[in-house]
Amino acid sequence: MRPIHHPNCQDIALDGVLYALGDPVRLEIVQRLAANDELSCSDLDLGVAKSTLSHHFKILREAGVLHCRKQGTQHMNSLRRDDLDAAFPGLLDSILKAARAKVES
Amino acid sequence: MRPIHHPNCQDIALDGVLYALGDPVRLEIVQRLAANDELSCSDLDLGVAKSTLSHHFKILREAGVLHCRKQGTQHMNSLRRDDLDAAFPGLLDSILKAARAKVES
DNA sequence: TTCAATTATTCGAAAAACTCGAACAATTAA
DNA sequence: TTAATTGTTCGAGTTTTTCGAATAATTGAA
Repeated sequence: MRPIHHPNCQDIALDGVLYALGDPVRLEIVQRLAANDELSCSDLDLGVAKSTLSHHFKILREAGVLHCRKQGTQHMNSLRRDDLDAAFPGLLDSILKAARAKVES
Repeated sequence: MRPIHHPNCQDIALDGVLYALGDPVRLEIVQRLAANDELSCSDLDLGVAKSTLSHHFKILREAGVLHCRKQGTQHMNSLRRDDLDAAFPGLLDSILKAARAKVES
């Protein structure tokens, strides 16, 4: 199996992050990661095919939004909070806050 | 000519805003609007066909990111700062700040 | 008024991206 | 070794993006 690619901190692009988050399924994934530290694909049931979910994780990973580590047959995903905060201070928080606000309204 | 549609404040969706901003051309448009109050399509030369630029403005407008008013043959576009701030406090500022930071680095 | 110039949208086709189910690969446990 | 679990990859169909050409709306000049 080919190694999993993650961009370096300095290669995280704003375009890519916003693009990655500009999809309802991926935004939901990020919200759940914000509340759960680590999640595998199988922890999520978002109403899309597993191949599609795999694609969404790939987009998020390659944008630098999340980190993936293999543990047995599972792929454990976590938010790259520190890296995102370093690259774009306050951005992730304001997005998560906005996402929470919408749910409440 | 059919009237130009703008979503109401309460219909501005986070998904849609992030999707709209998750494109390099559209992000550039928003950055320029942040610095210029009002701009028409012809004020911008972003290296894409004018029909494509028109499409990008439509995406931004329908996401609630900008407002468009007709003035003669021109369409003057402006950021919906107040509406965005009301819907998602701090979001636009953190995105604009992140965009500026990237340029400087 | 009529004609041309300006500005932007719409249309149709080609290219790119997304989604799905099926097939495949990697790991673990029996 | 075999089966079960977890994800990725592949191929096809659908949707979105992009472009140039054609169209529409407005203004100004003749």
